[in-house]
Amino acid sequence: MKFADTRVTLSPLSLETAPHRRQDPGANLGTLQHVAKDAVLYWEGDSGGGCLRLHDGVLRAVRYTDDGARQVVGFFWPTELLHLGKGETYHCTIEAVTDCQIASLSGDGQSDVGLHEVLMDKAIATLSVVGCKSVISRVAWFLLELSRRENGADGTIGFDFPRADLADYLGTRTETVCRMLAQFRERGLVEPLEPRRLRILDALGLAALAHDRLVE
Amino acid sequence: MKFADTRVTLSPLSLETAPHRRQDPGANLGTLQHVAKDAVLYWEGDSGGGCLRLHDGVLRAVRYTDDGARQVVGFFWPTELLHLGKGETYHCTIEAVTDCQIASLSGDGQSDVGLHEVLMDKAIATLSVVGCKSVISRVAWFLLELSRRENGADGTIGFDFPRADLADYLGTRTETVCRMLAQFRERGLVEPLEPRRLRILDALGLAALAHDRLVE
DNA sequence: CGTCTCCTTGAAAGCGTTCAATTACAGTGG
DNA sequence: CCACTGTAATTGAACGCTTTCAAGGAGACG
Repeated sequence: MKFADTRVTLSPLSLETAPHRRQDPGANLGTLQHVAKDAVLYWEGDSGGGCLRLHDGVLRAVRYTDDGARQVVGFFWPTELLHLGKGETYHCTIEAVTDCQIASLSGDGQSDVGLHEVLMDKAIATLSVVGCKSVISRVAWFLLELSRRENGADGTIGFDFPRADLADYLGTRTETVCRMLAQFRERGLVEPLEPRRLRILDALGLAALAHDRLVE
Repeated sequence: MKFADTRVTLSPLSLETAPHRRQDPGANLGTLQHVAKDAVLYWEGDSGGGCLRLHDGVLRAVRYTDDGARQVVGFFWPTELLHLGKGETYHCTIEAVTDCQIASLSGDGQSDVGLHEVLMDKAIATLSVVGCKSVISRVAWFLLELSRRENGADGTIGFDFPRADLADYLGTRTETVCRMLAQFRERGLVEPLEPRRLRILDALGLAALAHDRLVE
């Protein structure tokens, strides 16, 4: 029971399932490490540095407000880097959405794009979505985001995280996400396969919705 | 008429009122420059670098979406620095909300916090606000933000920008901002002085509202 | 004094939330 | 193998907030 109520601060339990917590990343160069679902890699306020490379799984960058609300700032997908200079501090908590495989890279990687820049981009992208009006356009936008990431697959897209993550990310509630997905299904835009997997049937229709140009 | 419709891309006119546009900041070390209201300092995609210091006025960092919507990512207040390394690119358009006095600092200022980090912080802060539910709590939060910035004054706070900026920043509409301010007045939380200046009478009451703990 | 912009207020409609109940599914132990 | 249990996902119905469209005021400036 990691997230009894997703709008409540993280339970202490998750601490014990966080193998990376306060370890020296330099100690294990290049070796793949397994990080359990819901584990915390870094807490907001932790200091760097080092460079992690996400091989498999999904991470989320989140910010908890004092009154327990959670805001998902963005997700990290396989092949993405988390590179923070020594002495710099994390401005978000980094958690594993799913079980992950992560490598600690050795070189300080001066050539890499820094985590600050990456996070800023993700935050602004999220902001542009959450800032726009209708929830339906946000969900449509997110499905298209996912589909761009799953190119080469069998045309289906899978999201390995619960509806609550999606809701916190898009600034809405789980029930509303369900309703939007159901609406897409009724309109013939998507074909649900499993609860966390679907096939996009009409990408253009979704794109139209994503831009708030409602198509009746 | 710079912003006939605030949800439309910037008119070309603003280009001509942007003295800093594509200038070499190193050319004028430390000298104060005047930047006109609604001028654009940098466009999204421009490359740095240099370091600006805002002496007077307010700047906004904005992102325009392809369908003309605008998202205000954050504001810059006097004494804040905009420092971007050479070769790095701006991820937001930086515009003057009011007439501004700005200095171009010489040293590359390695000790300064980079613009990426500053913008990330602002973006996440904005996201945390826009991501939470009620508009009334966002407006309350923003007034408290402003009041923390105007310490030492006569207890009044002024915002030199139109309601439209506030609305785009908080993810709502100008009419709603008006209604929220009117509500604050009716509840005795604030005392309006001018359209863009007011006095906070009950900071604790505002804080309660900002946390969505409604007080009847 | 007209015009323009900004701000304010009204009324109605729409959309998303909220609360509640139901279903589905995986894990566990009998 | 099957109930039991807890979590995740879905659907329904009513409420309430915010938007939308519209009109009216308040200054600034020519």
